[in-house]
Amino acid sequence: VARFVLHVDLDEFIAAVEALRRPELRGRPVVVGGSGDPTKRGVVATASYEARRFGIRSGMPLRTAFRRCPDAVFLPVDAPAYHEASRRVREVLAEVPGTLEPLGWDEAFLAVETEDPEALAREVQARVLERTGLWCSIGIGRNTLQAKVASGLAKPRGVFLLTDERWTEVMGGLPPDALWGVGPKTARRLAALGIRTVADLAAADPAVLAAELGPALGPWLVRLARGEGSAEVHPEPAPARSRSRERTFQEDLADPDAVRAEVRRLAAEAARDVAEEARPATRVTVKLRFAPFRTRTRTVPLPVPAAGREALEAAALAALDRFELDRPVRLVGVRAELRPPG
DNA sequence: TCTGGGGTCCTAGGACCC
DNA sequence: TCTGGGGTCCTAGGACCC
Repeated sequence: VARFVLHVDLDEFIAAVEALRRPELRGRPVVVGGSGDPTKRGVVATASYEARRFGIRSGMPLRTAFRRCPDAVFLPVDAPAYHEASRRVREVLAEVPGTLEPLGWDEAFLAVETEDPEALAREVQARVLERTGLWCSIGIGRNTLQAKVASGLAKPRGVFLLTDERWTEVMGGLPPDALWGVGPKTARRLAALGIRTVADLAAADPAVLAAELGPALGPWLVRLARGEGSAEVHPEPAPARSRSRERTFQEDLADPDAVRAEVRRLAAEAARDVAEEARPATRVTVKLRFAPFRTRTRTVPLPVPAAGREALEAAALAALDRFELDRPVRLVGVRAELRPPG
C-alpha cells in the first residue's frame, strides 16, 4: 500500500457553523468578525461564499466589508461554538485509520495508507458531512505541502490529488504566492528578481536566493517550488514556545496610566496561561501599537524563570518603562516566552 | 479602506569572547 | 593608529499562517 497525506479543510467554517444553527442564514451573505458591529474596529474572521462575491475576504476590516455589502448579516465571533464544532469534526477524523494532526480550528492533516486515496477522501468528506452537517474540501499529496496546496484547489466541496507527477503541470504557471509559506512581501521580492511563477522559482539557483533572501529562506523557497516538503504528520502538538495576550482599543489610549493598567491586566492573564503550561517563563515582551499603526516591542528577561503573576507583571512594567509614551496607543500586548521542556 | 488575536520562524545587527 | 576572524547570544522587527 502507498502512503499519502490528506489535508482536510472545512469550507467557510465559521460561517457554516453559524448557518447550521440559524438555517435562515443559508444563501445569504454572512460576515463573522469582532463584536459583530461593522462600525467598530475589527476584522473579518470568515465570510460566507455569498459574501465573498462582494469582494469580502478574511482579514479585511469590518468597516470595509460593511461598505462592500451593507446588507450582509454581521455576526460576532462565538469561539466556544466553533471549538465545539471543531471537536466534533476531529472526532470523525480520528476514526479514520492513520495519523491525525489538527491545524487550528478548521484544518487537519491525515497520514494514511491506501491504494485509492481519492476514494478514501470522498468517504471522509461524506462522513464529516453526515455527522456534522459541515462540508470540507480534501487535498491529497505525498507531503504536507502538496496536500495543503491541493485542498485550496479542491474548494469548495471537492477532492484534489497533487502528487509529484502532477506538480509541475498544475503549479508551474501559478504565481509563487500560491505556495504555502509565500506571502505578498516575498512574492514582491521574488518578482524584483524576475521570478514570477512557481516554475521560475523551481529553476532558480538556491545559492543566489540565499544571498538575496537569507541563508535559510532562499533554499527553502526553491524546495517549496519543487513540491518538496516534509511528509511527517505529528499526532501530538509541539510544546508551546510562548503565550500571549493583546488587545486593540476601540478608542486610542492617550493616558499613560491607562496603558500601564492594561499592561498589568494582560500580564496577569498571560500568567494564568503560563501556569497552565506547567513551565516557567524566561522573558516577557510588551508590544505597543501606536496610532496610526506603528508597532514596537521591548523585551525583558526574568531574573529567574517564573510563572507567577507578580513576576510577570513586574517584568512587563519594566519593559513598558523602556517606551516613550508620547503618542496615543491603539494596542497593548504582553507575551511570555516559556522555558523549553526537559 | 483602515487594518483582530494567537502563534511560529527567520533575519540583521550589535555585544561579547577567544 | 588602525584595527582579523570566527562563534554565540541577545534584541527588535518582519513575514507568514490560521
